[in-house]
Amino acid sequence: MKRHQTTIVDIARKLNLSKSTVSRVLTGHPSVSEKTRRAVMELAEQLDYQRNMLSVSLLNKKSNTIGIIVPEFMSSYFPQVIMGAQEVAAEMGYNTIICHSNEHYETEVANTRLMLANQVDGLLVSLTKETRNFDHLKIFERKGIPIVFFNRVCDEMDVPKVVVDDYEGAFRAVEHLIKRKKKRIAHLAGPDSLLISVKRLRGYRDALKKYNIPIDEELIIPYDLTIAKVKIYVNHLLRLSNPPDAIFAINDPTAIEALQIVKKKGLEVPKDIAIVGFSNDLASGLIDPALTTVSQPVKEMGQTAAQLLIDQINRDVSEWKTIIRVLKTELIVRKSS
Amino acid sequence: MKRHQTTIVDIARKLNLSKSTVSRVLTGHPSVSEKTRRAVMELAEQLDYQRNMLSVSLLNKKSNTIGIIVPEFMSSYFPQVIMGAQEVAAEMGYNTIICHSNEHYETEVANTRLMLANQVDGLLVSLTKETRNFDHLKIFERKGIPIVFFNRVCDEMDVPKVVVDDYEGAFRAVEHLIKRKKKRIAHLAGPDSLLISVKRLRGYRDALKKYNIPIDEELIIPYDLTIAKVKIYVNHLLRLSNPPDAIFAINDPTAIEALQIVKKKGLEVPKDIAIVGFSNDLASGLIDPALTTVSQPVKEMGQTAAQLLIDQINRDVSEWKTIIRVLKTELIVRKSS
DNA sequence: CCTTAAATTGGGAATGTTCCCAATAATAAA
DNA sequence: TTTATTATTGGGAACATTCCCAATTTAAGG
Repeated sequence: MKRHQTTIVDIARKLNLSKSTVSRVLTGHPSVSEKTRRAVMELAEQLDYQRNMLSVSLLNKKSNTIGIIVPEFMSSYFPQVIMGAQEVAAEMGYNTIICHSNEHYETEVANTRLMLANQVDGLLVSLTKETRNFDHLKIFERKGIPIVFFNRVCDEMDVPKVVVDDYEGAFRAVEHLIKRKKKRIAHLAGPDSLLISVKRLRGYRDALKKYNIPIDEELIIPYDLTIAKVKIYVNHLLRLSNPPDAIFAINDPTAIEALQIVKKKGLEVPKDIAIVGFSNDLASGLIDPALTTVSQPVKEMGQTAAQLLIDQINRDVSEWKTIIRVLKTELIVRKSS
Repeated sequence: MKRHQTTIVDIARKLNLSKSTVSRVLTGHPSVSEKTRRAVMELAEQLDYQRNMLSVSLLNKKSNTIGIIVPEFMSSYFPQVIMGAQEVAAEMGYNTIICHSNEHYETEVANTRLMLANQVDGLLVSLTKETRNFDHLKIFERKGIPIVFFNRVCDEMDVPKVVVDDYEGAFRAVEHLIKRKKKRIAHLAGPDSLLISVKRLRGYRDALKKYNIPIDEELIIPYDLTIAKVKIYVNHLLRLSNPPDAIFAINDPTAIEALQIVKKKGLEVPKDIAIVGFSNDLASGLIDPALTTVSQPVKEMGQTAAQLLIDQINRDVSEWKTIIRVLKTELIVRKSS
């Protein structure tokens, strides 16, 4: 009726051929005469023929599509990872369906449903801060659809993961602050549901330990990454009887927010209080003073993740690997410390 | 074989039912006995049954998927638009396939092919700066697949468009600079292939005209939005015998880059040279001095575009509208002017 | 207990492709 | 010219689902 797309049968009918022959031409099969080949090609072009991938996917039981689920979309971090992943995926002939969970567990579950329904051949996931139950992801394992985690990974599933060395990054960041003669270094930490929080916290603790600086639990504040709450915690820290002279933040948005607040209070950065972030977001080089931060190879993370995923897809379930790829971080020292 | 997903037939066989009955249960059709309904539901749950949307889409000739093509993914602008669009789309039961063209015409064409092959029900597009030929998009019109443009729109196609009032935004921005006693206002303009460039330039010109400030063509520099080139142009402007005392930039990334360069030269912003951007990117409030800019309702743009698109999808081709929705901008005055 | 109506179930076509196997047409050899 | 061989083409199943129509079962009414 009205919205009829040209199909292989339309072409076949107009040329008095069978759909088999037309299909052969369009898929580049050799055993077809030059004359009919040309005729089919011409008509296909003329009718704007486009292969219907839905039917191809249905037939092959392979959609050539991978899903990507990320927790948020605001900072420059995940868009960059996605770009990296899409680059590799496209090169290998895969489409991508992208969903963001808005940091909500429920949304994440809904997203995985969508991915299943759309028959993705594999899934790239970075978890929500709320996610503590992984049943919705284990379904993929059971169904033989490979998963690869990146950045926010799941500890209790044996699948490939791509992370940066959060421990070492945090360790170096704090060490750097210590070398800048900071004695009371606070840590605005992430929720302990996230492995990255735990690892960065561990790096923080170990750096202090190494330099024999007493760990003051009062200076460690885990929070749920809701940016608006940073103000409360920074104010709290500054009002302590023995306030910190440095803040190591779990990520750049947190660090940037903290920096703004500290500046507004009239404190001087880094003299009165130094600030260090994590991730090297686009904005961190622009603010004043520029933010010292631990940079991650963001695009590379996406590329590696996609690469690992496609490797799994092309492998038999019985040969699935569980590599954990740890990428290097780099401390970028700027004015804020 | 190995990667077999549970189908409706599997369930039917195990329960000695026909696939019709199972389908009825799963789609919530009323005429089925409570007993079998429960049995089917239970088994479906137990086997992690997931409806195969590929086959449903194929049968209905409707994929419930819309495509989104954006030119880039780096600034916070497009991710935010996408979030807005996805929000509305998800609510109306549509999935999204996102592609970015990397500002390359060729990639944009490839992306449209992908969208066609995947049978999207509609397409949301923001053009590449290179795109001057629209054949790849006109195919959609011919095939009865609605398109909606946003931000970077196409003048020669009669389809719905969502834009902001670029003319007025630019006009107000320049007027603001004039009221700040700036006499020689430069404009780092975009390529004239983009309508937004043309309209913003027109706003710039008209504002100057209104206040009887002579237009110096030397101060108008159209460029291709390659951020690295900003340095060349700013240096050029500053070396003029009669250099500008203000710069109105086509967008925020450009303005931010210009600001950094000007600051590095030791000039004072806004005293020596004021700077105004366009779009209110995330970073613009963070830099020092904070950037005066024209803010756009970014998320709303995505929402509106998705809304218009889905309206078109649900309409007969003969009743397609060609509304142009113009959203309001707002001048946000900060320290840089 | 039989008839009739209603409730529940099954059969099969259709969606657009691909691919195997069989059938036909064209060419070469005898 | 006939047969053998090869080059080209056609037929039909399969993929997972929905939906119409027909068949069967169950319940209700006499």
